[in-house]
Amino acid sequence: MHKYSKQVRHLLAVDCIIFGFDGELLKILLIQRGFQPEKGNWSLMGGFVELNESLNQASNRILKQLTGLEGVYLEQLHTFGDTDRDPIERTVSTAYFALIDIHKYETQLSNDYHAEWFPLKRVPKLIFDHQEMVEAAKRRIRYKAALHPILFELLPNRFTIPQLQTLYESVFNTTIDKRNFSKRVLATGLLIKLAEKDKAGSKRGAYYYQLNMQNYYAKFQAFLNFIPNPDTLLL
Amino acid sequence: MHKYSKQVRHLLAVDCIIFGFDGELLKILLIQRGFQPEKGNWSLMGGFVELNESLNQASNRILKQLTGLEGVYLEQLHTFGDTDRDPIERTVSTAYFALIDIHKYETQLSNDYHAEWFPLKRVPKLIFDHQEMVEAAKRRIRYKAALHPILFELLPNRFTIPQLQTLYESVFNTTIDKRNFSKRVLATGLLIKLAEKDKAGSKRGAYYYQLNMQNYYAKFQAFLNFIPNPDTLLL
DNA sequence: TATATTAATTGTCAAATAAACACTAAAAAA
DNA sequence: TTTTTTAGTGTTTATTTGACAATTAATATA
Repeated sequence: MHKYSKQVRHLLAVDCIIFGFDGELLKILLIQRGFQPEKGNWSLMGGFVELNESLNQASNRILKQLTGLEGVYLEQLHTFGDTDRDPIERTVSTAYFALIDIHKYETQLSNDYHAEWFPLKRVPKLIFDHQEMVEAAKRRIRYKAALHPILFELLPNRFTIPQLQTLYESVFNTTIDKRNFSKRVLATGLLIKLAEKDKAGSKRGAYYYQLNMQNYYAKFQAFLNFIPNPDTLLL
Repeated sequence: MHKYSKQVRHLLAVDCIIFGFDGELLKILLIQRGFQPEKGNWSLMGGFVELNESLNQASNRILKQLTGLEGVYLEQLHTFGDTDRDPIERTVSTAYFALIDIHKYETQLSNDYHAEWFPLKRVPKLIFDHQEMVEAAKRRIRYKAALHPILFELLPNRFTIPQLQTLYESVFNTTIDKRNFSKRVLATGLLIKLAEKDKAGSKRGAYYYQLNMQNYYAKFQAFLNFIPNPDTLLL
């Protein structure tokens, strides 16, 4: 059968907003762009979509290139299609955001791409419309995390409740009463208490927990509401 | 400066899921495709993205072509990028969903495109991956409407509370206690009661309301929660 | 060894919210 | 005048949320 021969073809890219949590702050991984235009300036990790590659494949490829990681949380965010967003040539870019365990990230790859983690509050000036993409990703991660347990994807397999609370407080830039927080979190049935304690964070040590994966998948879509008064979240 | 001359170019399309409410059922507008492949089969309204046209412009153009409407609620849903989704040639498509007042829709345009409204429960077999797009749009409209007052976009300027309730019940396929419903809806401060009544729907007649646009924009992002126990909504 | 320090862990009560529930009112039709 | 139909409204109970502080475990220090 005929091809759509009369139609215009476009450049298609994917860009990844990669989130990580270092125990204190929510951060994103940025690279220094290695080619013109804007060579040397801070940028999201991205790349062009190839001919026989789906968007999901492309985003996973880009993510692996920079982090060495596969099979992590990666979700399509939005497609940015303004005609002038890339000054060289019209390029449509689909942004994805990834949530990774920052400790699994392979540090040596940073060097290849001159990559660096930046706290969300200290993101440098970015190329093109990447600033806008980051803003959209921030809104989305907050929106989604207010309702669904995605933030666990940022933690290692075993984590403590104080760690989890610090994560929520960092993402929502708020403080939460620890009695109410642990009550809510434990009431979800998402956590399994382990026998061992984490001794690094305090003298007393805090018990490790891990996700009950069964319940996690079952309840992922339920509205969980860990955040007090989540009334004015922006989508 | 140089172009990205070594990169592959792709076909880019937009497809629109157009929702309307006839007072009883939530429906979508489908067309019979006018060209090969799949000529004559049911399809979403769509089209290729042109060279100097943003995605938003393209989706607005497509929407206007079929409905005659401009300035209506139109939101990017998701970009579908599997390599084999169009059997003729690899095409990436960004799906948008629109919420329109079904009465403002210009009926004569139906004829040009052999368009027809289908209740969501009776959507015919669709071409390509349009079925998947419709499913995603259904999930999204429910998810968003459970938290934000988007469903007003489906109603005329003036509407009654029973009409509004029917709409919610139709979208969520549930029944809601009318005392609780009207209490909640009125408590938002989103509605202005008018002096006139709608006499079409009942003997007694129901008062018309219209949106308080000030409050509507101000509270759009707040979680409103008209739906009892919205616990298992799927994103 | 005793004491001090630090962070983890846990429960109650009050307030706000949500859910269940049924009668009266208005208007047209019979 | 009566019947029919749908609109409109208030109270009570149950559930959920939010505010609040003392105790415990372990290490560090005196």
